[in-house]
Amino acid sequence: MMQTTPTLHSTTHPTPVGVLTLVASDRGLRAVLWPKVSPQRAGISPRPQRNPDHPILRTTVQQLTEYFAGSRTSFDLPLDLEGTRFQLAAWRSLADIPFGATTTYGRQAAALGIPTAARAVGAANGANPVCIVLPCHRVIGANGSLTGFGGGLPVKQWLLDHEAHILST
Amino acid sequence: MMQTTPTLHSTTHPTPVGVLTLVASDRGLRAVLWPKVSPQRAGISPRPQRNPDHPILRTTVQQLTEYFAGSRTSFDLPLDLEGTRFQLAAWRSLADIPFGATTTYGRQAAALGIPTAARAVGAANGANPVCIVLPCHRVIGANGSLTGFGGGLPVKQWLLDHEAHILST
DNA sequence: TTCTGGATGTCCGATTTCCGCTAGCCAAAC
DNA sequence: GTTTGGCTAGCGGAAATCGGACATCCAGAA
Repeated sequence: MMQTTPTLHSTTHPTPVGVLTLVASDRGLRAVLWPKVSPQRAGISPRPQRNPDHPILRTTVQQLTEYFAGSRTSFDLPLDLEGTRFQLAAWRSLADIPFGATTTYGRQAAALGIPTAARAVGAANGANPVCIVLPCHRVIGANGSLTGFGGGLPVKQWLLDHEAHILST
Repeated sequence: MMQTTPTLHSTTHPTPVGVLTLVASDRGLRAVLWPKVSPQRAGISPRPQRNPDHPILRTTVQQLTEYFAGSRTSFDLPLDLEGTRFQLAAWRSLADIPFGATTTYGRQAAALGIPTAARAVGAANGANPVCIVLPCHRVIGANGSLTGFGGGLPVKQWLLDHEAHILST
């Protein structure tokens, strides 16, 4: 069976946590990448064409702007993710964590029905291609430590502080 | 254990069957290669330095000239061959085939003490790095066909005709 | 308190294994 | 007459396997 390789579009978007790279196919958002992470290094192929006017990218930029301004607490975007069944399930479950809340890798694993797979969930979250939109920053260690984050632990702390601050106003 | 990598010397020599490439270490002749066979492709390393004046190469050129002129029927050269025990045994046994005579892969295998290894002998002869000097062209199929030759079957035929013609004069 | 081990999914690299190919030959089956 | 299979040593590539390392967690032992 032929594998279709759709055209990919990309743009960049400045935020308080750095300049993010956004990638989308015509089916949905493919990636939101941290600064210094190239699409190639994130396993994105084929090479995206710069196209800031693509409707999905425009909508994504709009919603990210609102998120950082504090006027949006959840995203509503079509996603086009590629991963194993386990990864897709883990990523989907991230959307269930409410704005401003946190959970642990173990509880996320339990929510997937595999309570012992906390470590595997950590690895899957580390491979999350759509940061912020799928809020892997809301997953922390069972003892309250931040443990790890693709964008760097200070950014993880900043995002949690931001969400807490918005809720308190 | 350290593996010594001696300096290698090379030159080329025109003959009725094409321009041969000769390679030698200070210990002996390493290779006599057919036209269009690079030392690298023959597994020769390190890369040889062109040095036509090296004593072993000068002697080799001299004896090859005499061979093609018909005044020499056996070679007397120091060899420095690299191969498996089986290959070295197979190559050594080639020197026992008299000028102008032929044998078969099966008989060569029997001479090595492994009568069933005819096919393996064919593979070893195909890897013979010192053509003409070690006369793998004198080994033919049990049914009289030439079967194969690194320098091409016409060259194999030419060498056998040449040796037969010299003997008949 | 501190450390160890076991379970989980994925990826990556290293290692191992296996298969097919050679410049063959012969006997047995069809 | 033709085809098939088994044997041989070596090489190369494919495939399978294995061991770690991770964005973890918890129980149990020292």
